[in-house]
Amino acid sequence: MKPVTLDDVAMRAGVSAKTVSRVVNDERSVRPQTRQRVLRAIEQLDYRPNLLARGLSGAHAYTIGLVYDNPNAYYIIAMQQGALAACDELNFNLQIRPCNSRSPGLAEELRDFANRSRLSGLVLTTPVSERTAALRRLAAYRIPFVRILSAARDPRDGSPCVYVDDRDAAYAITAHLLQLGHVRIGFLRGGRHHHASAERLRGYKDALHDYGVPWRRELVIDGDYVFDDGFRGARRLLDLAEPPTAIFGCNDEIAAGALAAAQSAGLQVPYDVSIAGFEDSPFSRHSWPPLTTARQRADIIVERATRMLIARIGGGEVANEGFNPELVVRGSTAPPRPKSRQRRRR
Amino acid sequence: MKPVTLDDVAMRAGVSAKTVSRVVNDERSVRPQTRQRVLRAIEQLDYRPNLLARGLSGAHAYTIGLVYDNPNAYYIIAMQQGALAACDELNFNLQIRPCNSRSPGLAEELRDFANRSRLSGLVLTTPVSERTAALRRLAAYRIPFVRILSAARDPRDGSPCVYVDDRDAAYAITAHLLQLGHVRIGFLRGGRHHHASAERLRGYKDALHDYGVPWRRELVIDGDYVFDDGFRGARRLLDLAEPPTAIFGCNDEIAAGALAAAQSAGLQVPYDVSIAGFEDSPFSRHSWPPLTTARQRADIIVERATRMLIARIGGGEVANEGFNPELVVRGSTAPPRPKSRQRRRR
DNA sequence: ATGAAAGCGCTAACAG
DNA sequence: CTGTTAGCGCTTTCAT
Repeated sequence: MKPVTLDDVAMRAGVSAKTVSRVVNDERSVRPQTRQRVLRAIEQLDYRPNLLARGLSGAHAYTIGLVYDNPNAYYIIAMQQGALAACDELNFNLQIRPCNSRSPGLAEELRDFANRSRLSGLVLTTPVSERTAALRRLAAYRIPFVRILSAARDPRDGSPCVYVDDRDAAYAITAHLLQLGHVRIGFLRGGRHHHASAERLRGYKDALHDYGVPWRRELVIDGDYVFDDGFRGARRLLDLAEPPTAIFGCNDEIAAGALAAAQSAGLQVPYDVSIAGFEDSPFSRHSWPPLTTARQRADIIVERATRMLIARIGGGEVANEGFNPELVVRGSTAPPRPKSRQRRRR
Repeated sequence: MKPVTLDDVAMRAGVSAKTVSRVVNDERSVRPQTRQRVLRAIEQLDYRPNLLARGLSGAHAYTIGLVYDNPNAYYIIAMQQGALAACDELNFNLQIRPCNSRSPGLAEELRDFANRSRLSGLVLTTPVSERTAALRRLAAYRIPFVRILSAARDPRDGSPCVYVDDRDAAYAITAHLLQLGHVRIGFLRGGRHHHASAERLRGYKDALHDYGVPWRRELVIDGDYVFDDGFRGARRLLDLAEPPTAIFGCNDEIAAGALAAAQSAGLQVPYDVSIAGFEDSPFSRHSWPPLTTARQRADIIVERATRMLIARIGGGEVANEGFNPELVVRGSTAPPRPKSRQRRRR
């Protein structure tokens, strides 16, 4: 009825509890023979360690916290999957933690979250990972964490991280559009409090610059990472006296909104206007036409960060690691129509 | 540096640890005056209970497990939100648990999951909640749980649940299409191991029957709850000698696939063909045209189930509760074209 | 209404 | 290599 305990196993195997603990935790200082005996007892009794007890007495609870502030369901699920994959393999538990990255008490909130369950450490995703003041406090509380952030290269600031080169990917998308022959390319920017938004804008501008196309203020529209802002932003672009022939949305949801705006205006994508997104979320595959985008494996990125965190807790030194989203060309982008055949919005 | 403990508070307030514990757990056998003193000490010291310790010594860990087997990111996030809302308010913790509902060892897997962290109980979502044999075993292990299931009415089988009337909602959608004048209505069925699929099919058939329209086998197509099956299924329907004028997808993802299929075939929705989904996921709002669907508040449903579970753990009696998804009419459905003006697929 | 003692199941820090 | 002794921070007895 009652779960089997370590003592039960110890008794059965004729050893001390500590020895069983050693076997369970895979410490090497156990004679193979003894280990076998214990292993057998564990199997026979179908013993499962009680994680609470282990966490209470040990230095940490073999549990990592995944912290996010993101409205994008696919993104969150992908991150959770990555974290779970790493945790399952390394025998850690996962606690999820949605939060408001702009809350003034962020650091204390996270500290409490970590302390209440004696978490081993936190994986901080964007944009939580970008609140530097809060992170400093968090570090002062001695809470281990690994950040995931948007940067072109290793920040080497002494704090472990996984960095994703959004600028480069945005450059690739913009270059793709330029190579197709587009010159007027609209940019629907994502939320200001995501550093990724700035990085992606930088990639866009850099590409334009390299191709000798001056960037125009009226083609860059502010907004958030939501469908409606994509819709509205695209409407504004398409209403311009000289509308862009291509639109780059800062993520797939924005791009989906832009796609809807184009379609609602009676335009055909990609013939009348090309649209590109960013992220490779199901959105991009599940629209018609499917969206050209930048593939960003949030699951793999978070899995990597989780492994880094766990390695770090184990006392290992771990090097930061970079990821590059890759361009995925799909049906929503094509060369612009020749001027003569340009079709007006209805 | 080190988190404040109950003993620290006790010392500060000049009472015993047990008294502090009483205050924290809101037991009434404490003199108001003493309680105030303790409360003040807690505040001054910024005390946060250690959940591990509490869970280890108490009967359960004030943690509920949310169990699901679902590929739909929006749905999962909505469920997590609901569970988190209830947990936050009632001071419980949440553990998430994706699993394979068809695994033979499901009951034991869940038992171990519960025991390892001394979970207070489990919220079982569909289709896990429909594996009756496994649930019987789980009950025998004395793991408390609340099920969420697809049923037209309270099963009254002694096991607490929240039930959702999918049949009724599917009936409403089908009736809506019939009222618009559609007679040939295609049905894209979802996965066989979801009871909801059968319920929704039943609603479809019941509505047809009530409107005096015989159901036709060739208009009902099997598939899973994924975009691609929606796309393929819709293609098959549209390729029929006499294609349907409306298509009802068993969820929004299927419907989004159908929408893409229609568009890829050069058809205009809703003028050439109407499409309806089920679930009111962002998919349905973020497509063009937006999808007519049945609003299903997974967050509220799961929040309710979580509250029921917690109440039950506290020893309360709780009545089962039913939910009815409601019809949401949007741009993807309209009356069929008059025969004469019917447009052929390109 | 409050407190003292005895654990919950495990691991840390030492012995041997 | 293995065992012993103390706790981890809280809640449960059971007293008072």
